[in-house]
Amino acid sequence: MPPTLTPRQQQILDWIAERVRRQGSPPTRVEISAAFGFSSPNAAESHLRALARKGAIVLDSGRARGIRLSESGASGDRLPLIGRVAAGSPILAAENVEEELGMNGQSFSPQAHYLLRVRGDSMIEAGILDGDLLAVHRTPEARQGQIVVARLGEEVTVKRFHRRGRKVQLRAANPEYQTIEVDLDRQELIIEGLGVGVLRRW
Amino acid sequence: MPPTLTPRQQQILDWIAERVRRQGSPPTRVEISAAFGFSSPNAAESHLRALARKGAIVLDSGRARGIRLSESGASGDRLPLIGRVAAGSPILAAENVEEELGMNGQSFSPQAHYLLRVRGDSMIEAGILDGDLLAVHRTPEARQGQIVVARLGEEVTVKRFHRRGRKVQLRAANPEYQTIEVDLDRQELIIEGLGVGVLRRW
DNA sequence: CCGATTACTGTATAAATACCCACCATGCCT
DNA sequence: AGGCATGGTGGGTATTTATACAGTAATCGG
Repeated sequence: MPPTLTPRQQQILDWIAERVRRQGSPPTRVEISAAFGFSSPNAAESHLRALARKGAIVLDSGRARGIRLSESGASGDRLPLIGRVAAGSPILAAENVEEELGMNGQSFSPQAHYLLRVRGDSMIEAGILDGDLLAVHRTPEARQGQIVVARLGEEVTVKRFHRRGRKVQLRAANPEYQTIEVDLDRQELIIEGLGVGVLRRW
Repeated sequence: MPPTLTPRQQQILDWIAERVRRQGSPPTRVEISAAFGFSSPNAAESHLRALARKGAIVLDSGRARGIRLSESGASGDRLPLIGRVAAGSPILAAENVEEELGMNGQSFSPQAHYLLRVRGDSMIEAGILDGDLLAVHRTPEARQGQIVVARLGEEVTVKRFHRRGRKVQLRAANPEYQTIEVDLDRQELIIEGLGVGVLRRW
């Protein structure tokens, strides 16, 4: 669970959410200050930082009105879209979420928990193109030949999974790419999830 | 009724609406220009003025990202899945709807109105496999090279659209398939819609 | 008593952003 | 032939906005 917000922080978060609902765009620091009577925009700034640190919002740095609500409630019919996964962070960390797509994870089976943007054409023969969104079911279990999201060190990759004893092969679906061999006794391999579908937007 | 928007204006409005829904904040002139390939932010500015003049949006002058959508068009969050299209029936006829998928058409841009199950591998080089679901935006207008849902007589097909004068080519994305040539003076060709994305479920 | 966190005031600045001007080409209406 | 909307390029400027830095004061756990 996220750290609890202070009453003041909750109040500010509520106000921002209300603003977004009513005006369609998030407020600036100056607008927040005006609404709460702060005489310095820095008061708003530090509240925003606190809210971002606690995961209640995401700040897009350098952008005017770059405040996104982390959409804590009302999930179920929205899937987070994961773009680039920052080194060392859990996949679903707020910083990795680019946007939320209005679709139900239950449209896939097993259920999709998130969408991952695929980079490169290593899976082209499986009909997965550069930029496609892979629907992922969160599970550490994979069977032969399934498409998995795997983490090797700081890299997150999408490949076909093949296992023989303590050796795992991660195979691309493109003859130009080499199969990655992993010895489980020497390297750590984390299966983040299973590909359960593809979404492409033009 | 507000004055009708030109296709270009509608396209831009759709994109803005989509942006707001997905990112939570409206775009800047520069972002619009980047998305549409304008080399001057003024192109976006004048489109916004046109949209504002026609009442499609409201511009808050002097504010960063001060674009508000007048018409909040709360469309449904379910898309019909069209399987086989019965001869002679309109695509969206109830008899053609296999199921309703819990996803928002606004996840695509322009908006998707329905999903069509693609049969065969004629579009395999565009990454569309047998059984994939094509997200379709309903419109009779297509431009060179776009993927369209076309109706020729009783057949509904998915192909790339190319036009030269009164002749239209419907090209497969698979060398094993022949291009279909249509002379608009001799045969009727109906463009049912535009492919705006792909959904694959494993 | 110390450090950390909260909750602000006040000032400053670089970058993001809205918005102005001049101009061009096309098509449509009268 | 002329006016007007559309759909642009190219460049410029004033304003908005995010965000850094320097403080003050209060609260809380150890």
